[in-house]
Formats: sequence, structure tokens, C-alpha cells
Amino acid sequence: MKDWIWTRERKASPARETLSREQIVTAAMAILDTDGVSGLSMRKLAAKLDAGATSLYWHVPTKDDLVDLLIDEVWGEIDVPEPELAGWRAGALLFGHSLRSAVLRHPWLPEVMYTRPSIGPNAMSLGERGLVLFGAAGFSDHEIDLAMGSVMSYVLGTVSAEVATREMVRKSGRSEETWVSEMLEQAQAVANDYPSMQESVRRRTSATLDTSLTENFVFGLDALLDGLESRVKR
Amino acid sequence: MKDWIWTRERKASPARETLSREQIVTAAMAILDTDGVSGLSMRKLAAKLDAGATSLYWHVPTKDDLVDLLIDEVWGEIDVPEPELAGWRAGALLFGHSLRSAVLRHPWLPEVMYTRPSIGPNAMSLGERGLVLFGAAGFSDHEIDLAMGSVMSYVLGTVSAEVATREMVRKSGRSEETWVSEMLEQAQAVANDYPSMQESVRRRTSATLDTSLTENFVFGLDALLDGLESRVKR
DNA sequence: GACTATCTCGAACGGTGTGCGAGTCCTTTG
DNA sequence: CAAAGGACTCGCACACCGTTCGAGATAGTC
Repeated sequence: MKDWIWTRERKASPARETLSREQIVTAAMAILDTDGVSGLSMRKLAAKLDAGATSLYWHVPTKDDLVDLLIDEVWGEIDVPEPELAGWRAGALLFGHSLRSAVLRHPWLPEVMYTRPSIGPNAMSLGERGLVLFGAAGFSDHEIDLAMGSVMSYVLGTVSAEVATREMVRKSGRSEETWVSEMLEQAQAVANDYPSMQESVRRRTSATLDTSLTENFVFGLDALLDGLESRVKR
Repeated sequence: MKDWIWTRERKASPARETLSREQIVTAAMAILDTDGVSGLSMRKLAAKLDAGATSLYWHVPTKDDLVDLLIDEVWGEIDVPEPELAGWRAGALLFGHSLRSAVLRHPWLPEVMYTRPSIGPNAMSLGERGLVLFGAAGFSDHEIDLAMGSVMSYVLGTVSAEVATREMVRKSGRSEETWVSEMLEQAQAVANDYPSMQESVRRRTSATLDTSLTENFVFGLDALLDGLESRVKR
């Protein structure tokens, strides 16, 4: 099929002090977290490591493969509680929050995540632990997959949208509050023909952006988990 | 704040037969649908229109703005039933399916959607009609926003993941069946240390990719709607 | 016929990912 | 100790990208 980047390893010990894949991944992660996808270029990455741009290509076959490694790195940061600790429902809630905060830490993820499959070792381990957690809930075998997939999709979808608005605030250079008020004003003007939209916008003026986004996330996750719970086989 | 592309309009009638924004959008949509984001370049787009590459810049300020227009075009394809027709729950289900199939028709959307806000006219109208639909369900004012947001996020998250796997099949050049069997074989080998994953993989061998993805989507959406329904104020 | 607004477009700039081949170091072997 | 060969670095070059600039062409108005 294809030989994945994850299976490649060093065959002998390095001849001298040398670049390493680990170093490259770490540096690339730093660039990505602060400058986003558009801020990551092979030349810039190499410069950060005091190396020639093309030296990187000895350690990493391609930029896309490097991004694959970085994505898997993020999957490695996510907690999946074992069901014995707090039960299924609490575990799923914890998992969701852990997933959300990992994505918020790495806001470049939604932009690249949906263009490739996740089959790195950390993604695998995450899947395994997730299936164990949902398996303990009492779903039928088949529904274990469905339930876990639904939760992951909901969380990733919600937090992807969340990241989009948060990045917009960041790029605007304004503070959160002034951005919100400016945005509301703008929206009011545009939404004149849309009464429901206008009301919705007006409603949002009371809360801060942060609490509003969190509440949004929790509300849907709770509802979804409610729905899933009622599907547990009896 | 910024003057959005949508508000610009022609001030006088065109001097002669000329390129139009509409033409450009149509051609760009065709390229995007068949070749994806990486296949769309200004030069290629211009060539398709028998024009010079830089001519486009008179009609569209920037490539990013063009993509904004294309995204809004997609939002325009989505049905949101009025609640009187079939009630809230059936309407939300219909809305979800319409949203899903629109994204499947334009698989490049997830890649670009999460990097910008959606504030074009079609997005606005979509939001308006969505709020009307969810408003008819009997949620409290505040929960209308939350409920609709949850459904949109779930659908977009799920279908984004779905698109990722479908695109992978397409790019592999294999048929759906052979791809699935090859992938399962591969996964079996990789997932040796992960018993739950292995079982999950084995479970999937029975269904076709298409029915499996659809079932996945419907299962979670139903669960979420169940959870939302129980939150309707009494 | 002159003027102006609308529109087209070739040339060029500064960026991008990456293939190629020469070169440098260090370990292993004879 | 010399030779060989693997491990690794990197400058050059290529094709492509989005976009700016300024010169031109076209058509309607006075």
C-alpha cells in the first residue's frame, strides 16, 4: 500500500552530532502553534534549527509527512480515562474536554486534520482506549464504534468552529471584549433583514466570549451523551 | 472593520463583453469540486476562462476572497424546511441530511471552512431559517442558539471526517471494495497490540463503506436530537 | 475628436516545496 | 594505516504560486 512515516527508524547510531526527527518535530510544532499553517515553511523551519532547508529532507520524506507526524503528536496529548475510575459517562465527558483543550492548544489542527486519515501510533492508542471506555458503557458491539465516532465528531466539529472564531479575534489584534462588541455592531447592521438572527445576536451580548463558547460546547456534548445513554442495551 | 466582498457591486453597465464575477465563481467551483483546493490556482482558473491570470484581480480582490464567495455559494444549496411542514424534529433531520449531502458534493469545504467566519448572505439566510426551525421546537430563547449550533457542529464534524476517508479512497485509485479490504488488512497488521481496535476493524468488514458512513451519521444525529428534545421547555 | 471609466494582461517580485548531486564527516573493514 | 562506504548536510535549480504595477485596449459621453 504505502510505507508510512511512522515505521521508519534509524538503522545505525548517528555518525556525529546531527539533526533528528524529534528535533524537527518539536521545532515545527512551535512554529505551527504560534504562526499557524501558513507560517510553517521548510526554509523557516530549517533556519530555526540552524540548518539548510534541504537537510530536513533526509529526515522527513515530505512536508505533508511532517504534518502527519505533528498531528499524531497532538493525538498523544489526549487523556482517555479508564472506565473503572469514574464510570463511562464521566469518562466520556473528560475525554471530550481533553480533546477540546488539546485542539485549542494547537489551533492549526482543524485546517489540516480533515485532509488525511489518522493512523499514527498515538491515534491508534487513542482509538483503542476510547473503544475500551465506550465498551464499558454497555453498548452492543456494533454501537460501540458508532457512539465513540459520534462523540469524536461532535467534539472536533464544535471545537473546529470555536477555533475559527478564536483565531479571528487573535488576528484582529483587538481585545476580546472590543472585538465582540464591534462584531455585534457589524452583525446588527448586516442582519437587518433577518429578525431571528438579530435576536440571536442581541442575546449574545450578555456573556463573555469564553464562557459562551464553553457553554456551547458543554450543552451539545451533554445532549449527545444523554441520547447515547438511552441507547445502552438493557 | 473591513469591507466584505459581498457588498461590492457594479456601478455602471459593462463596457463590452467581459468577464464577470459570476463566471469566475462558477468556473472556480468546477475546478474545486474536481481537483480540490490544491488544484485551484489563479492561472489555471484564468486559463479555463480564456483570460489572463491577472485579469481576475479586477473582479475579485484576492484568492481568499474568491474562496469566501465559493463557500457562501455552498451554503446557498442547503435546505432548511419550515417547521410548519413536518415539525421540528423531522425538519432538523432533513436539514442535517441536506447539509451533509452539500458537503459531500463539495468535498473541499472542510479544508477551508474552519479558517474563516461565514458571514456571506447565504450563510446569513441559512442561519435565519435554522433559528426559525429550532425556535419552533419550544426551546428557551437562549437554548435555540445552543441547539442549532450543536446540530451544525455535529453534522459538519461528522461529514468532514467522512469526506477525509472518501477522498482517500478516491485518491488511491482503487475501487471502494478493494480499498476497504486492503485497508482492513493493513489495519489488522498495525493494530496487533490493540485488541479493541482489532475487533472494531473486524466488525466493519460486513458493511459497504457507503452504508457504514451513512449509518454512522444517522446514529449520532438521532442520538443528539433525542438529547435535544428532552431539553425542550415544558 | 477628446475624455473618462471599465476592463485586460504581460512582466516581474518574492515566496513556496522539493530533486539532484557534490561534499563532509565518522565508522568499519582489510 | 589506508581504503571504502554509509550517514548526513546543503547550494543550486526548477516549476509553480499569489499578487502588484503599469501600459494598453475598448466603449460610451460630451
